[in-house]
Amino acid sequence: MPLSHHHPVDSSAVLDWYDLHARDLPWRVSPGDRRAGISPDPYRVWLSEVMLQQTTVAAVKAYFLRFTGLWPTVFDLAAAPLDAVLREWAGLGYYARARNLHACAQAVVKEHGGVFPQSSAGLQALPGIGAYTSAAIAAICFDEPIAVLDGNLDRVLARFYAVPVPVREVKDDLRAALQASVPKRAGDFAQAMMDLGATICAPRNASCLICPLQPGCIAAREGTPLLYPVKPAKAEKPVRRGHAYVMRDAAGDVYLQTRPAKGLLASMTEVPTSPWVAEPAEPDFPLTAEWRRCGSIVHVFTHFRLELDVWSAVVAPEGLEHGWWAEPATLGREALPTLFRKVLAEAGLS
DNA sequence: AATGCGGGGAC
DNA sequence: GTCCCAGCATT
Repeated sequence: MPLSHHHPVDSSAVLDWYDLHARDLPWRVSPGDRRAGISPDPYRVWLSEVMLQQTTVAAVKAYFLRFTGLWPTVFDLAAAPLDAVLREWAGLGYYARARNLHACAQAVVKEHGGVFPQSSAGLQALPGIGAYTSAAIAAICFDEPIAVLDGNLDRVLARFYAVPVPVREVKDDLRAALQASVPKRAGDFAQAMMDLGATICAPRNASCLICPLQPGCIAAREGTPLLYPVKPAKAEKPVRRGHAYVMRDAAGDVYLQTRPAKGLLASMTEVPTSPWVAEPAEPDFPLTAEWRRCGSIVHVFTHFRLELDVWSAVVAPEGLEHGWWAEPATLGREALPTLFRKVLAEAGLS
């Protein structure tokens, strides 16, 4: 029983609600300005959408303002060194996004004269732009009438249609149902639905009494919105353990190096560590020195939990080939993921 | 269709 | 502690 055969979303009610209650966001053109003919800057919309992939609005705001201050146009970003982009991205997570962001900016400049493609299909051919992001940019910037389906919409539609199975099993049906609901103001509709999902139809709180979609919502009628979306069984998160080695020279500088170009935290900055393994193992110090155990830190990744013992020592700077020595005062400008900022903090730095 | 890939805000 | 967030690339 395809959901596309069900009733569409009442886009007029959603847009009326959005005209009154749209969130004020740094990358957004308000519905009033949009009606007055002001269009969003595709560069800023693209940058915000990439940052917002699996990342909350609250976490993105400061990064967005920092990036647009440093690089106001796609030309500026394309001309920036990749390592500068990685430094600024440090702490935001999913670092492949930063590499794809830089590659995308260069592709837009070199292959499109600095002008973003104006269709979702054209946008999706660019690095780091997938089904969601291409649709979002095309709708928001160019009012392309396309379904913009993100995690918020998965939840809103799962409730609206009372979908009894995990969303991934009916994704195409949800997209078709949403596609049939897209009005002329496609960009405002997309943003309205996401605002609604972020405020009224939230994961752990559904304010059905003030929801513009309430009249057609099956879960609201049943009084059971929080039963949806149905969650697939989640796998247990394994633990890995290891040791981190904070080396300082006689001047107090810290030894840093670059992680491999592929895999977890690719190309980011780190301090040396042991392998991360399931069973506890003795430290394999990179140099002979008087090592002192500072403590331990815990960091949770998407697919495992990491526990590192943190060691520090003053060493003679010899036999270390790949890295560099950084003054503690400059650590804030290194491309250090949060994991290694925790390690350095445990060693009394930063 | 599954999996790898971060970090933090909100509860 | 748990949940999940304006997902994408790869296999």
